[in-house]
Amino acid sequence: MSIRHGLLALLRSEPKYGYQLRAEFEAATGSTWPLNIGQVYTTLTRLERDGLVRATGADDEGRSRYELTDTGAKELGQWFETPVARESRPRDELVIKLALALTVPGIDVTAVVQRQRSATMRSLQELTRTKRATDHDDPDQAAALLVVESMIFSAEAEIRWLDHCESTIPRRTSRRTTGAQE
Amino acid sequence: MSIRHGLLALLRSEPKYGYQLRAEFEAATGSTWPLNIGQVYTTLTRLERDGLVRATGADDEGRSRYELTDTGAKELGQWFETPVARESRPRDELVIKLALALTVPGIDVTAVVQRQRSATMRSLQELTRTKRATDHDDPDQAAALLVVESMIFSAEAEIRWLDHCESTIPRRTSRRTTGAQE
DNA sequence: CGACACATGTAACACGTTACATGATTTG
DNA sequence: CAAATCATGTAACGTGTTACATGTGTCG
Repeated sequence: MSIRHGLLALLRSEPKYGYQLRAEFEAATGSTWPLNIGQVYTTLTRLERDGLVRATGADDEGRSRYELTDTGAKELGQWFETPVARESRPRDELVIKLALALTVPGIDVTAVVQRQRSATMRSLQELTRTKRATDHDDPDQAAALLVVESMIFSAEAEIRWLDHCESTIPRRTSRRTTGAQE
Repeated sequence: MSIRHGLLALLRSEPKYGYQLRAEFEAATGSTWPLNIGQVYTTLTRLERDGLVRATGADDEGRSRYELTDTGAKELGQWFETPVARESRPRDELVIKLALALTVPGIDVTAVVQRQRSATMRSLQELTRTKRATDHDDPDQAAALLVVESMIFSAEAEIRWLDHCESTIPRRTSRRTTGAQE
């Protein structure tokens, strides 16, 4: 539901049209999660269907804009007021992969961990480069900067977790791998 | 795609049936992400359609089991070999929320951050309780323990990020909020 | 017997993704 | 003029979620 609410948020100040919404969304997130233009339109259609936005006809240049309805404004307010619950987050593929690597017999868990660690380290370096390339004093880049920083924090946490896995796994699987072969 | 591959992984050792797959999936992840039984069947159907699994007829008690095909085994191998890329992960709703709170005028970003921080702190305590309740020496709980620990690492990272946001935001928004009121 | 867990399946719907079609405008 | 960009939309498909229907077995 991130995109639904994201579009609502961008419509808060004034009516906007499709391309503009995509541009502003990507500017805010620093193009970290590119937003397909097709989805902007389908989402706008669904938001209109649900009574959260309303088409305001075309502007001077013939672009069709949408504005928040009262219901939409209320919904947006609730979004900002309500914290994101941990249970509502999508399944983490990496965590599931490692949990199952540990569960099903005959998988070289350590190898999986090490490959992931290398990949995440590379991502982390790339993220650091992106952060350095961001102007820390430009208010227009403030949001994008926060996004990069969040990715950095979470990549660092992932590496810490992977290290923790690597150090505790050999002990835990000893009983299973002894006597079983790939 | 986590569930698709998760089911493939569980089928690696021997043919299994729907309810069994759900039970083992939830055991592996410590019921962190409950798996709807309906989805097990739809996913199995789709996996069969794609040639990754094959129905092996009913077992002694009449339960219909599925087994990996060669294609499925190959696909599973690739899953374990390939690290999870950062770009392939779903959009993080919290990050988008804060980025947009900072972008659109008139939102009290600090309040959003503080509410989220409280909620995440509570989750963290709950997670710690769950971890304490887990037997650290039981191999059957090893995977579930790793899952809880990953949630803890990521909740901690989230709090660190939120603190970082709170300390840097006032500076960044000063130009915008001055003169604008909610 | 009645309630409950086990077991399989289907139908409807949500969101997200991609590809395609179409036209206007801008720019080299 | 041709190509690229802007702009709107649609169609088809994927996974994931929920609710429902149906039947079997078990236990109090």
